[in-house]
Amino acid sequence: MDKNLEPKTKRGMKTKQKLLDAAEIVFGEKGFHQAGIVDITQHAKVAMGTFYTYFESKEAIFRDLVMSMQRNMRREIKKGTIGITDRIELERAGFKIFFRFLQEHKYLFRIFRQAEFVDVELHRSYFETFSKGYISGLRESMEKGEIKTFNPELLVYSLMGIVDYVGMKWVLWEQQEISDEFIDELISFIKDGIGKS
Amino acid sequence: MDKNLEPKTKRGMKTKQKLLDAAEIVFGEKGFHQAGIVDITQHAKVAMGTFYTYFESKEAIFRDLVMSMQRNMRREIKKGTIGITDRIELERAGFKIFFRFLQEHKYLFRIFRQAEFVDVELHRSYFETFSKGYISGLRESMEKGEIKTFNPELLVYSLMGIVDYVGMKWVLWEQQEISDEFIDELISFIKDGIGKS
Amino acid sequence: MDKNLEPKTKRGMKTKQKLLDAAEIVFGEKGFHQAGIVDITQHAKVAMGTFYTYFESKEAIFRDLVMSMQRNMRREIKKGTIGITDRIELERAGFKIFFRFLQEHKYLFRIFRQAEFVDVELHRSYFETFSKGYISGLRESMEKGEIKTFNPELLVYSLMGIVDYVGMKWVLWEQQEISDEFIDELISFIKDGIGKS
Amino acid sequence: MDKNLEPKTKRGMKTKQKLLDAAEIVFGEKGFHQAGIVDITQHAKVAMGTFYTYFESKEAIFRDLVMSMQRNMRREIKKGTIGITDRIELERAGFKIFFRFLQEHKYLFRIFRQAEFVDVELHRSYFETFSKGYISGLRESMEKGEIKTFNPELLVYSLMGIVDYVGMKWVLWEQQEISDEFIDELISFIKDGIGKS
DNA sequence: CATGAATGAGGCTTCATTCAT
DNA sequence: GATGAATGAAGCCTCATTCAT
Repeated sequence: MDKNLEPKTKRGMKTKQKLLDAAEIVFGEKGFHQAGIVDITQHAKVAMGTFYTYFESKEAIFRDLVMSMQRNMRREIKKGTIGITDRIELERAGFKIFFRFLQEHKYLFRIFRQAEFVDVELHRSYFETFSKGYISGLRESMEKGEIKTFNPELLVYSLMGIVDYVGMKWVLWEQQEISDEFIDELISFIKDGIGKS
Repeated sequence: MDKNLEPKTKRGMKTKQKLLDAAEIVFGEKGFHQAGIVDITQHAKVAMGTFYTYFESKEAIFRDLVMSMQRNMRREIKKGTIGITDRIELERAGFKIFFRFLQEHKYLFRIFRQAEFVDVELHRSYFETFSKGYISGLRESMEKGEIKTFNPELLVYSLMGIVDYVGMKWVLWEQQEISDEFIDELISFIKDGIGKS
Repeated sequence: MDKNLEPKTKRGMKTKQKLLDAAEIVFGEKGFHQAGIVDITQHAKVAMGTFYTYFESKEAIFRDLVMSMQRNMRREIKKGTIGITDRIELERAGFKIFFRFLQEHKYLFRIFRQAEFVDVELHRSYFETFSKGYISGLRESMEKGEIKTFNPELLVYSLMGIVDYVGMKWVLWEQQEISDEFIDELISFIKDGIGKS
Repeated sequence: MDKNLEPKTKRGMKTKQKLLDAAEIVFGEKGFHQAGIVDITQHAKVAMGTFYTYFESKEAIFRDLVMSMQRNMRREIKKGTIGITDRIELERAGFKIFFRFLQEHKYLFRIFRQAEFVDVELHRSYFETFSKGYISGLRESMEKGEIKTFNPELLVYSLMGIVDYVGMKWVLWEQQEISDEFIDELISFIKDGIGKS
């Protein structure tokens, strides 16, 4: 019964993308449960029925959205940190790209946060997947003696918490442009915290 | 025209509290939107209609709950940090009380985070109220030269992010007892980050 | 199982009357279905439970109310038309008393009209009881040759319709004092309609 | 933000009409407050949810119904009295059409009367709108000397009262066919009342 | 592929009535 | 008698999903 919902034509691909873009905004603004399929289709300027041509359910588009945002975000970070080896500089560059991405997708974290109340598995797996690579990177740096030795998992969750909350406050609420200086200040705190004197 | 929903008898007060306690568990376990009024009343072992003797709506009990948890939490922290003057020790003590409180109210953060999708204003005001006192405390410590000079707001949101994420991971997911050593490790990272060398 | 709800003490009688008075206003203002028992008890300044000491149900108090207003109204008319024999003068006097009564009980007809949607039998029987005496009076006048010969039932319903609508418009809506001249104008129309030239 | 509830297809228009027709019967038989949405949809042989595709609420369909019946009724009267100039004949023709319409829409008045307990404004404005044209017609006739000079508003409310009560008694209760002779008798009373000798 | 009407389970809320104090 | 808390059936409405065009 698994209908194939992958669009076969270029027109179909565009429609699907329109729906995903709309979902990002609508879920971000109203929240998953407050958002209706009609909100999404109206925003995407397609008929209600069209939604089910591309997605099996409301949960399905949410999952698709989370995963695609996650993918894009990680791609950006990867792309932007190529060639950097110093740990602190890696963090700095990562943070900068991160916040740049966030400015364009200001609902990113709000959507991720929702996952906790939509699909617990998705939510946890997002964090665990993401943290895994991060942790091993940090562990390596610790082994190389670049940074102090800590419980790396504790460190990663702390860093993720920082980014989430800072993003919430300054990008989502204050709608501020995040300057490089701002990130530098944040990094200086982290640097002292984890770096070797 | 808002009917008076304050209980007038001792029996009424007990029932209202039963409902609040039930709501904490039910909202924490199922999430605000998945939770039904019946879930709450069944858990509290009262009839469905009784709910509306004390609360105007599902939103109303949620707000009441958030605000009362917030009040209790702050009371605990205040009580437990009396007499401590050293900033780092203040943070350490605060963190310990915090996490102890969290263990007893496992769903505390889960409920706070939900507020974002139930009542945006409540959510924001919760953070802004909480951070206000925190910020002025930190600013004082900076002025006294106890800790480095940072943007104190940035610091507070970072710390709140850390606590939230660490709580989510270890209290909610791992269901671990948070040991004093664990907190000490967390504090050591923060100490290096903010403390003077 | 017919509990005896008749008050036995003077205090009880007063409470029951307070409830009836409150019901007249509340049913009149909000309508039977919009009105709640609490509206009535609050208006009467008694506790909710007290209501059921005197009335079996919401329908019951409504019926009591309709019947008692009806009784009072007819008593007034009877009292005020004693000794009048001329048909037209009888109508004139009746109308005057009627509208005087209406000024003091401006929701009278609104309450009677509601009966149609609360208790059809009550509603019909009210009209049929009331019209019966009226009809026989008119028939007599016709036989005596005082007024033209008409279908007396048709006449009575017409007259009741007039009183109801005029009362609705000028007493209830316009909240006007009904002057004797006003009634005289109305009667002059009726007189020409039914009287002999 | 009010969603567009106007049907966009022919099928939609038919469904909406089915609902209105059903509502006329159901509201007429059970009364607004006793009638449930399910009663209406079952009668219309559509699913419950369909109701909300076309109407915002129970109140909304009631209002729609009242206004559409009113419109139709006035259209009929207008159509049927074209070319008649004599006032009494105008009234006679009007009454005949009126009662004919009433026979086909037995619940017409029952529904109009309910408006008082559903939407007071609607009720009042219905009468005021209707009476306005009627009044100016009568005033003209008075000026032309066709009928006696009265307070025309008083006259109109009297006439409306007559029609309402007579309709209630003979059409709704007795379920009688209203004969032309019956109307003639009614008119003869009115004629003597308002006509010049 | 696209459209929008139709469906009905599910949930919140009201409120007449009962009951314990 | 009086009080007000407790009860739960009933009803309105929402909205994700399906279906006919």
